[in-house]
Amino acid sequence: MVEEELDPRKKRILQAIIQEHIISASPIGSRTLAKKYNLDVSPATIRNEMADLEEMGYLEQPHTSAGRVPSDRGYRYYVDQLVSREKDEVSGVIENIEDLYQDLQDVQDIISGMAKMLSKMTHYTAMVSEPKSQVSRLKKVEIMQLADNSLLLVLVTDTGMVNNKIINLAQSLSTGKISYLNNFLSEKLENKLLANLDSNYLKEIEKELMAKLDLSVDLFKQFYNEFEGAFEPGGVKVYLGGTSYILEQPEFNDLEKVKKMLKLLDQEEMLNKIINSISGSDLGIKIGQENEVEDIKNCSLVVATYYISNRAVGKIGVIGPTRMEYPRVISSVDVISDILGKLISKASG
Amino acid sequence: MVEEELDPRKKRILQAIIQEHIISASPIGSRTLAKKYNLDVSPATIRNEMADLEEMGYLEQPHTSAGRVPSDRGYRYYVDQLVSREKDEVSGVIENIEDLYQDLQDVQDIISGMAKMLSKMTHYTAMVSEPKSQVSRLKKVEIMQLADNSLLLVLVTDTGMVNNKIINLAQSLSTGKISYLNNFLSEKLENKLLANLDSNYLKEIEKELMAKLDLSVDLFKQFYNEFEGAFEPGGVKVYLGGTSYILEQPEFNDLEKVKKMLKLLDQEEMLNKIINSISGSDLGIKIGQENEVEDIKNCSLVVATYYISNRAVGKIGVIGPTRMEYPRVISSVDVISDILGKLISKASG
DNA sequence: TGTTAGCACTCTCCTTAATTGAGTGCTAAA
DNA sequence: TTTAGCACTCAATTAAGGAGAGTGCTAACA
Repeated sequence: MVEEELDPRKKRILQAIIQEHIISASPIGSRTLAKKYNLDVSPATIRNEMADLEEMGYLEQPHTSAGRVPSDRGYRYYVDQLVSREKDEVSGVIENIEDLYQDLQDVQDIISGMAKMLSKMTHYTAMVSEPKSQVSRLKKVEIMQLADNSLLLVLVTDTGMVNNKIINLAQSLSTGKISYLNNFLSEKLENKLLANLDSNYLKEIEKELMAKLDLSVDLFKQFYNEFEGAFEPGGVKVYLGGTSYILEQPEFNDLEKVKKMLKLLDQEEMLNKIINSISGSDLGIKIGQENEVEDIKNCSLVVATYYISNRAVGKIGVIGPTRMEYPRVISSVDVISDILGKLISKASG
Repeated sequence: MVEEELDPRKKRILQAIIQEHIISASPIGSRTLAKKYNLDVSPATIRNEMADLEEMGYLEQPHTSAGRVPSDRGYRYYVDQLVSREKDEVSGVIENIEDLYQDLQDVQDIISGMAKMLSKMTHYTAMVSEPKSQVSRLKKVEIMQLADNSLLLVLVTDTGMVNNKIINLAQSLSTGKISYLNNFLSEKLENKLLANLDSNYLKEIEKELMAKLDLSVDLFKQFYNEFEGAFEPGGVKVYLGGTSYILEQPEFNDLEKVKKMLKLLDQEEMLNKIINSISGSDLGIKIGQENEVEDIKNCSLVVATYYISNRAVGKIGVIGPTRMEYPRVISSVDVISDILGKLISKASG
């Protein structure tokens, strides 16, 4: 679908309709448009233009005698051509936010804090995915003894994610063996990219370890499972903020729709799929039908990638109705993704 | 309010009305009652009895020409006198559940798993509070070095809660000092009741430590804050399961009500207040107006206490409309609270 | 005295019809 | 190319008219 160039008046009218619709959530007629925006033409002229825009696919008419509503394509044009992507709008508050969350040390706290913040700023539901383990390095691995036959395995990545598992053993382990194990694991695992710590590598280590240390096969298998499970490649945790904001949108006046949406937001795999459906680029937008997930084909998604020491580690974004306040949302997501990266970098040293 | 003794027929009628209302969610008339339940009396008689029951406060009439609906007091009588508290109903699945969740090691996973399970069983929203720190003992405290000037503080309680904090220091700490610190903290803190590790005690330790070790005041202050913050006495985390189930209840057909409810469930302090409003006893029920929190005065709460090695450490319960399937909910909560305690006990060794 | 049949009455809910009003498309004139 | 005028359309709101479920009361009955 090639983006045609619209003549200036059509642009102005399209923009006005979208802006007005974003505010009012209802179809926009030629009269209202002529009155509220100084377009210097009569309603009749606007009607003709609107008919053209509809034919081109930028507008839709709910029924014959209603005003026009932007189509997904209309929003797309709006977002691509008519919205300036300046951070000005919200930049005033940036320093404030950064200061406010300065003392949050826990990566999880930071993430959920930013999710809440973003949802508060935009009044839509926000979602943030945890830093991906695949691009993280294992900074620290340590086992400590809790009781005779229970250990605690602690894993820390350089993105600040701390993971711990209690391991209950069938046999007990001497202090010496534990300390040997710690040294061994440190040497073998620390500072490695987690992506490289795959089954093959772990199997190798297992062999080596078995040769040197008199451990039961079971024990290592348990470790092995814990370790594999600790950072699962498929599903990263996704944090939500402001779930109840969807209820404020008139497009969710229907209980059935709300139910569907809330069910969706309850499923972590879905959230993963959704937030990762926006690939590569720093800030991506999916509008309505552009979404692959069936249940959000009447929603729009604005998602940015956030970085920790120049690695793209996670996504942060907003989901709302296609009739979304794109300019405000875009700059908010942009700004908050920056801050999120900075805060985590700072916290994880 | 003294519980009067109702004559058998009134009991039967009250029970029938409540049961029918729980199914149909609408006012129950004398005719339906006579038809569906073999009461061996005519609708007219039932009408007289219903008028009596209304006068006594067990029933209410939405409007003159409608059937009767149970009042909070009616439900209270029902729960106290007419529901047998056998675990039979669901006991069939117990072993299954226990087995199913056998391999969950993480206390958090167990808790959220049980919240989901309970909500699935009852079709209402479930809530579970984390094990209280106040009655837990600190099993393990350890500091490990992550980088030059960042440490990881790990705290483990005997209820299986693992808490970790990354601490970024202004100065760096030698390995020797860290190991000294570890020994010192182990000795001073481990196996102590967390309730006893209050500000006073921590201040004392601070003094002692300062005397022995050449550390900056700042450093200990940081520790101190982390430590105090790690287990906060006021607000324990509350896990939710099946939030979207409230949408299936006809009493939440009103969007405003749904919004209020969801906003409520978003606030952790509120959840704390709610779940802890049911005191002491093993299984407590609050019906409608009995609740203190304003926004849930049209809801009922069924909450049980769960135990880890005979200490009451947390609560698990269900929130739904006053028109709740009490018998099923009561036994479900009962059973799941048992299992929850067992699973955590097992996992935390 | 408790139970029941009969009946008038009440109130909600649903359906149908009428009205309103915003908005369009078309035509013809400027 | 733009605009005024006008007939037409369709959703949304309001009004009115049953239909139905249920009650309370009265009077008869066992």
